[in-house]
Formats: sequence, C-alpha cells, structure tokens
Amino acid sequence: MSYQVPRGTQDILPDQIHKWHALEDLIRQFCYVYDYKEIRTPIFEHTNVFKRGNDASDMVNKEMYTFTLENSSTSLTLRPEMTAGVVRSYVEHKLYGEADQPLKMYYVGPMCRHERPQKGRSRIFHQFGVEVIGAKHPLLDVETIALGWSFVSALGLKDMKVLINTLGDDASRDAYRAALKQHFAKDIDHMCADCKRRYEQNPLRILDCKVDKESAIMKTAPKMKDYLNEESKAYFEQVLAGLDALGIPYEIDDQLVRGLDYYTHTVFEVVSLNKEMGAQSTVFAGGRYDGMVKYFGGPQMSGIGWALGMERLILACEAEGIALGETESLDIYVLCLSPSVSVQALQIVSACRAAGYKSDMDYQERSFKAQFKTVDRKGVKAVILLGEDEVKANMVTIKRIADQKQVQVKQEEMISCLDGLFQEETTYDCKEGNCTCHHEE
RNA sequence: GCGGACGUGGUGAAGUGGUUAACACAACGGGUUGUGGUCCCGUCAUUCGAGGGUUCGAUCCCCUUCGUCCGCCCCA
Repeated sequence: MSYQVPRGTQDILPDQIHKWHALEDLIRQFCYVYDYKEIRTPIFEHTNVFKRGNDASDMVNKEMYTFTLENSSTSLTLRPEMTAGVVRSYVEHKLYGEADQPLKMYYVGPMCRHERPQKGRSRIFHQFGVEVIGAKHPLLDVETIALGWSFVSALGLKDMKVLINTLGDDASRDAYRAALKQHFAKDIDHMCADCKRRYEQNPLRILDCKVDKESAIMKTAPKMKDYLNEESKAYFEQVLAGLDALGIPYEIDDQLVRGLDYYTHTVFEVVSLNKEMGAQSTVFAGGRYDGMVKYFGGPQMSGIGWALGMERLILACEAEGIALGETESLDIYVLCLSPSVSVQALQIVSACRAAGYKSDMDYQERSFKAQFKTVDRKGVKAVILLGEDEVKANMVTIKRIADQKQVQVKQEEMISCLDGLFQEETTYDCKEGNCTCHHEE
C-alpha cells in the first residue's frame, strides 16, 4: 500500500486496453481517409514554447509541470497541450517550405496539467488532435470540424452538440477588446477577483465568467459580432455555410471565447449533453490561430486545430452505452491432463501459435476442472487435450467447444485439422435448454 | 487554489468503543482419480488507506497525512 500513482494519474490496465486500441484504430482509419499524417513531438519542450509573452491562460500560468535539472539552467515543461509543440516543429523543420500546403497532421498522446482531479479531468490525460497549418480557408475550418464530428458520430455518440463562435481577426478583436474594457470599466471593482485579473490580461475571457454570469453588466456587454469587420464576418459566414453543406448541426454561442489566448476567427467546442459526464463535458474543442507560426519564427501563416480528450470520449461512450472494442477471446487452449506432459503441451501451444492461432495453456498445474473453467471464462473456441495416452500415441484430442465435436488426430495432422474445424460452418441450430452448449449470459 | 462527501478482502459491500470483522461474487481445492458450465462441501481480512492521539480497550472518537468522488475554478 505504500506505493501508489501520483494524484490525478492512473494506470490503464490490461482489461481496459481494448477500449484504447479500438479508439486508436478508428483514429488512424479516419485520419487516413482524410489524408492527415501523424506527428510525434517530445513530451517535454523548452518552457518558452508554452509560456509565450501575452498568454494569460491558467493552463500556462498555474498548471504547468516545469522543472530544471541540477547542473542545468534549462527550464523544461511537460507539454500541457500539443499545438505549441507542433507549430514549433513546423517552423523548426521549415515545413512551410514543403510543396504540399497546408500540412495536415494529427497526434495522439499524453498531456500533463497540474489541476485538481475530477471526473473527466486528470493530471495526465490523453488527447487525439489535428492541426492544419499553412493555409487559411474557411472550408479548412469546416474540414477539421467534420473530421472530428464524423469520428464521434461513427462511434455512435448521439448526445453531442457543436458550439461555434468567431473571435474575428486582430483588428476586430482589438476593437472589441477596447469596447469590453470600456463597458466594464466602472463596474470592475464589484466583480470577482478572476474578472479583475482578466480585465487587465484578456478582457474577452470575462465573458467566460460563471460567477458574474447573471449580472446586468454581463448581459448588456457588447457582442463580438457587432465589432467584426466585413472580412471577419464573411469568413465566419463561409464557415457556417460549409457546416450546413455537410449537414453538421451547430449552435452559435457568442459567449464562447475559449481558454487559450492564441485563437483568432473560428473557435468551437463539441460537448456531450449526457448528464453522466459531470462538469467536464467538452469532448473536443479548438479553433484557428493566425499568429503562432510567425511567433515561432516562421512566415505569416495560419493554422487550425482541435484536441479531443480520450478519457472524456470513453466516458461519453460509456454514458451512452457504447461498447469499445471486442471482448477478449482465445482460439485454442491446451488442456494438460498431467504435469508429466507439460513440455509436450508447450510444444503444441507453440505449433498453434506459429500457425496463427491465439493460444494458451495452464502453467499452474491446476485441476482438470479448473482448466476447463478457464476455457469457459476466456471464450475459448477449441480445446486440445493432452494426456499421457496422447503423448504415447503421438496424438492429440481436439474438441470444438461450440458443438462439442471431438476428434483424435496425429500430431502432424493437428494444424490441418484445426484449420478445417475453424473454417467449417459452426453455426448450427442450437435450441435453448435443448443442447449442451454453453450459453453466454 | 477554494468548498463538501468518502476510504472495510481480488470485487460489491454489512458492522460495532469490548473477547473469533457479517454476507455475496470471484478465485482455489474436493464430491465427479481423462471431459467444463448446474448443484453440494471446504479454503480464502491477526485486520478495517497510512501515521499519531484519547481510552483499560479503537475499524468505530480526535488530529495529521495520502487518495477517491462531487461542485467551484479551469479545460480536452
């Protein structure tokens, strides 16, 4: 009991891993047909990759795992998100010079944030995300949303909603920011401490405030849409038209500003409406960023991306009763009837494995009955019985569980016999209560 | 960082200031010595998250600590 995982982290145990494999397989399929390629960047970066000048977000200011090793002056940080690392890599390797732009990338991996753990919120969690860098077109915004939306739809999730908004370009945002500051100027003293901080650092995020949400000053606050210039407005309208064209339902939420400060134009959030999700209901979210590539020393190029919380996705699937991945089963189990033949049993298991059958045997010298229990529990399709009689005769006994068909064959013929048994039509009439097969509950 | 609830075997859980900590599931062994799933019998917590304190005596009361859950905050 003295050793345990650090707070807010968890082991993903073997009996849960099928969910992760199922999701990862589907992710690769989707990214393949969308022609997005995987990128892998380091799990830690120089701190200044994440901590950039004007960033006022909690994520970079309060929640980063930042460390400096002894005998070193280099400050490193465990990545709290992926976009910064991807953009850094894009610029560092001068990928903006590649022929095919935009570059379409995806990633899957762990992120670290020092937050208070809660349902759907851990200190190490996994994100699947996409980044499209090197071109700016509203239909690219639509494409990335479509990728995520079709992905969660393919899983069977139904209680999902797309919330979308625009922050406009820099000029629109500057104008809006000034208007907000003016609006809140005389009341900021009565507002919550967080809002006071936001007022100075990033007035847009005052709109995110839950404390003062119902106050009159909040309700009469100027709207972003009234400060959008023509170009920004047109951009947003094209995004919405693209979503309409693909039949993706959405809801415009003009309070949506997102927590990361690098966003421009399109921002969106896809949330689960299922009550079992708890307070952390955002499954994937992202937006466009116009300034990041230049910030990292590249040309003026735009990007768009989103990130999806894998743990939250699993929660959402569980909340909607969606099973991920197949339950484990075994093709063949070798039943060892006497410890004296265990070496021969191992040779037979090896032969089955070499032939491609998922196979196993007992290594605990357990009773015959106990070994058969394992057969039931693991959903074994065929059993090979091996006792002293078989070894003497150089035979094996093969029993197909589904219909209890049992044959004895020479060991040389074992694999071809198994091939036959597995290929043969095994669905047969099995009336309830009238047969001896095992029915799974 | 703030507020609240909780922590008993592999799992789900009952329980009480007093001698041996229910019950169920799972696991293992046996009845059935080479043919499983049902049934019956047996075994399985010197210990109640950890550390300290009060007490003749603590799983139960108090403190500390670690962790989980819920909400705030934040975000995927």
